[in-house]
Amino acid sequence: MFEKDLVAATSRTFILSILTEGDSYGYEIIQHVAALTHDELIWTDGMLYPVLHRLEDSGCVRSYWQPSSTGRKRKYYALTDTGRAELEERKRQWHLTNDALSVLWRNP
Amino acid sequence: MFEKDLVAATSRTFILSILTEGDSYGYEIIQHVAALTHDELIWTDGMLYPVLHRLEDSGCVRSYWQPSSTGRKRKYYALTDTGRAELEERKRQWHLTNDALSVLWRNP
DNA sequence: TGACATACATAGAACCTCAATGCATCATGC
DNA sequence: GCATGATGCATTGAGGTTCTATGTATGTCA
Repeated sequence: MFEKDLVAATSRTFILSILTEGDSYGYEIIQHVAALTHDELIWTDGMLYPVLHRLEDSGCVRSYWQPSSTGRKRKYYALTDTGRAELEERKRQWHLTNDALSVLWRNP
Repeated sequence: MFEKDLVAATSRTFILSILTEGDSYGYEIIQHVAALTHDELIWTDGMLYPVLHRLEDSGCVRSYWQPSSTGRKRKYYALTDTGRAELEERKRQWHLTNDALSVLWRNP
């Protein structure tokens, strides 16, 4: 069971990073995160969609509807320049934090 | 300016990690964190002490008063076995998250 | 004596999170 | 046809968290 604070702290970073690989939609993002963390980090709809909405509200992503190959509606999300900028800053802070913790943990 | 969510998510981890090097007190912990992050992460008293208190309440640390060499009172904090266990789990989750993000960021 | 550094504490305003629940629709098996 | 599961998106508000602002205390130095 993942610590809630780490889940919360990394959700925007994960989403923005996944979108650098290409536009994606909610259900696929959830599956992507689960795969990346070997099914340890399982996001729910109720967790993900509010974060996606806040990202959109803050101009970090934009969305559009597109039917899937089976006819089902999908809401795709695409990274914006604002989102790219936030991601760079979050990466920088993550690395800084990771470097600091690595010193404490004696990991080079 | 550090993202609040990353600060919040890493505070317990930083404190527990610093205490593996030896007992410490509030003011020194604040300085240690600032040094480790090249003065980018500057914790305030009001941020730190509630976290220390919650760590103590949850049995992760224990505290004791000890005068400093100048006579001033200091409240030292020491890691407990519970704290060591929580730290190990947090380290594991941090590494898992870091590995997942590294895949996305193409950092080997 | 005043400024500064050193030291710990706490209340509560402000903010955040996400579980629970809802609705929709396609595929599959009986 | 109906049930089930997978696939999709949405929202509210109970519950929880955070840390700013403010307080008190005390040693050093000019």
